[in-house]
Amino acid sequence: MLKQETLSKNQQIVLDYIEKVNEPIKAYSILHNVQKKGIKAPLQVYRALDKLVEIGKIHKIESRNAFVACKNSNCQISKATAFSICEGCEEVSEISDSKLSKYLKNFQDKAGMKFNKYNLEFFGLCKKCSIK
Amino acid sequence: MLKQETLSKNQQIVLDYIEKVNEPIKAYSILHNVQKKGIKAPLQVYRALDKLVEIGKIHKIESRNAFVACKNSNCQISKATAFSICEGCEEVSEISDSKLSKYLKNFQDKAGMKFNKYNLEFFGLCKKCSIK
DNA sequence: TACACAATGTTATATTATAACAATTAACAC
DNA sequence: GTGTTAATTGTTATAATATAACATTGTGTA
Repeated sequence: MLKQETLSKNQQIVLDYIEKVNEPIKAYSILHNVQKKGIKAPLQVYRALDKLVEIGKIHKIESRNAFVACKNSNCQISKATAFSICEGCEEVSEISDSKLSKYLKNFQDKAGMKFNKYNLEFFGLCKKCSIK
Repeated sequence: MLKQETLSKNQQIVLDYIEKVNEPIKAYSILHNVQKKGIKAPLQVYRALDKLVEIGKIHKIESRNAFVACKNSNCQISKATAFSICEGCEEVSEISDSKLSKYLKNFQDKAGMKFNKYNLEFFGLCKKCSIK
């Protein structure tokens, strides 16, 4: 079978919601908010999330167990992700910096292990929160 | 009170075990293995883990919900962590690369947000697993 | 001693995620 | 269209990870 071109029903419902809220959101929060669309069980959400992460439409913020839509329209497969996270207001932004991504993509560890994926999370205080 | 110099009883028990196994280990696995030492409840483990992470004795591998002892003896506070993770055998190594850490410590995002901490996880296949 | 704070012990519960299995749907070869 | 295969769905139950709340005990120091 050819690679899937279109999203399935549940995948589309979950993606639509994540894109609408436009900030990291947790799986069970997604579940509560898409029940009116007919999604009833956690697994239906988690299965859609797995696929959406796999094809790069969304990313998982590992330190927060939350999911966010990918902003880089060209990021078809989520192999290289970087985020800034404000520890005050929990605002998360995807970092899109070609020098950084180039540097990390080419990084070689001392054992010569070849990497095909990375995830980087920066923590700090955003401008608003650093004034408070 | 002055800053704590020594670990408390539970903190020491948990740290001893994590250092002994010498690979990432999950909280409930720690619990099972230290019950003979008198630790009975998840919270006792999680409280010790929180403190040990805070003072940099251990790190959390976010993508695996696992904890590992810090190998950098000078890493008093865990503000800057990088790991390589083999997706085949799940072997995890802490990366200690001064160029990488310098680069990331000084990274400034476009919004000018100042970071005080980061965590980087690389994924790939280790030598053994890439042969298979 | 008395104070403040860190750490402990304990029960219960919240949150995040997957197992197992049956049924249905979609893409493709023929 | 028919048969085949894989993807997706639906459903119930349960596993795995983590925290809330509150009472108690220990430790350093004024």
